[in-house]
Amino acid sequence: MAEETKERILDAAERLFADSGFSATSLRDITGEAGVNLASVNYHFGSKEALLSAILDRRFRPINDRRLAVLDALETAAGEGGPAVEEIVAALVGPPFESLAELEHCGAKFLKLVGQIHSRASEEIRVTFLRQFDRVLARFTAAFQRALPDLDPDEVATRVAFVVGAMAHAMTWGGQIPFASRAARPAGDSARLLESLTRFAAAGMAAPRRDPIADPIPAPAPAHVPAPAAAAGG
Amino acid sequence: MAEETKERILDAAERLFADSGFSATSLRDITGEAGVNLASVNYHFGSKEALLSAILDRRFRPINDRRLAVLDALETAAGEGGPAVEEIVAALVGPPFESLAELEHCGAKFLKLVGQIHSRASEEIRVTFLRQFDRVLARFTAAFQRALPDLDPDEVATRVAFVVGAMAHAMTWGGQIPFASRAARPAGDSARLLESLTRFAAAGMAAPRRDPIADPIPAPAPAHVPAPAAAAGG
DNA sequence: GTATGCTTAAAACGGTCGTTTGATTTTCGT
DNA sequence: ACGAAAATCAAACGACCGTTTTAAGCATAC
Repeated sequence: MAEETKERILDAAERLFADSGFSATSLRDITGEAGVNLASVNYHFGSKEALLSAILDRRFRPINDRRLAVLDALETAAGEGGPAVEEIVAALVGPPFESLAELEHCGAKFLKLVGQIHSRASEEIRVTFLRQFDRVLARFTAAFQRALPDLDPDEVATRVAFVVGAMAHAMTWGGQIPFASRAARPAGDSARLLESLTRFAAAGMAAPRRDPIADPIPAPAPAHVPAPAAAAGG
Repeated sequence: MAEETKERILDAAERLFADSGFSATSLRDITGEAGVNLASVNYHFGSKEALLSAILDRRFRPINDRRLAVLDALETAAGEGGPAVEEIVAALVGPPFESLAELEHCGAKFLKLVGQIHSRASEEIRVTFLRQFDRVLARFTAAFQRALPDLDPDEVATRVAFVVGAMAHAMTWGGQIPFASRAARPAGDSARLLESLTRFAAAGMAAPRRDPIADPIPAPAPAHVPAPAAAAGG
């Protein structure tokens, strides 16, 4: 019965951490929700922080493995020029949403927790957690840089950060701005959300350069593009 | 000396909340950092949560006022068709970065806190905080929907959520993916970050529709655009 | 049957939390 | 200069925290 207790703790903690945050959730909340003894957490995981690491590890390892596998397949299939921007985007943002679909109810809570980790995490957790995330983002950043040779590599890296931010926010809020007046979107249309995110991120990644003197790509909607700083400062 | 004490508490709490999060920061941390008595917080603000509300209110009111003022000016100047997408984006994401530039050191911490609030906040805080944010996002969403008449209004709202997510992430991490191996980007090039974000968000907002049968806008970089789900699932 | 290793149970540990109290000091209009 | 109001202070409150301890179940191997 050891494994069952461990998984009950992991499931309950995942849900509670996602809802209330790490610091605000007590071990008594977790063990009460899981229906196990308080001391079980320290027995099975060692500490509260180690429990969080176990939660992140359990879900993220297959997601990151899948991301890299998809990117590998894309690069193999694409040949010399490398895969297209939207393909790379899909390989980056797709796997977490697949997990959502697979795990359904419990997975959704994890995605919310992930969104939190991206924005706030103790230094210790961040190092532990981001170690395997590092190589994933490094590879994807390189792939984007190859697919967008006209852009400054730093600019590409910055845009990758925007994609991660949009993804994290979508995970946390399900693609819905947290209007106080609007109810949460019903779960289940994560496929549509994923498609919207992919399209948004691909267009953002492929946006024209900062100083498009010889802009090869016409801006789609706006007839004229004013300097952003001037527009904001006016 | 009442005002000085209040501001010292606000400044210290803003910084500590941004660094460690709300729950993980104790009032003793705050009053110790501010050099004031422990009871001062409850005397001046009533409670720890009310202190957080005061922090958010102090910085966000002018930011949101400015956002709406800029949008008003844009709509007045643009006339019938309404302002362009990139102009609206700049009006939305510009003011927070202006505050960063004005406040310099203390402002940066606030932006980090803002990024956190977007992803994790207690229910009570969220309602208090988002009440004035509501009307801002409602107006900007409407402006975007007018500027993008070909898109489904729900799709526009979803993309606005992506923009907010990218902005929040940029605020939290300064536009840098939190690579464990890479040092934080030196502050000061927030203008460049703002321009990158504006360009990225404008392109993402103006991305082609989800089902572009008669796609009027050719996808810029990729020669062929596979179905995202298929690419991620392969 | 008894010993052994793994898991659960109940209770308590020291510590820190947000908050409150009551006395004291400072401020300021008069 | 004086008295009321505002602000600060040290100290303590009860509650809850993560963790530890100690004892009890409960299989399996001898």
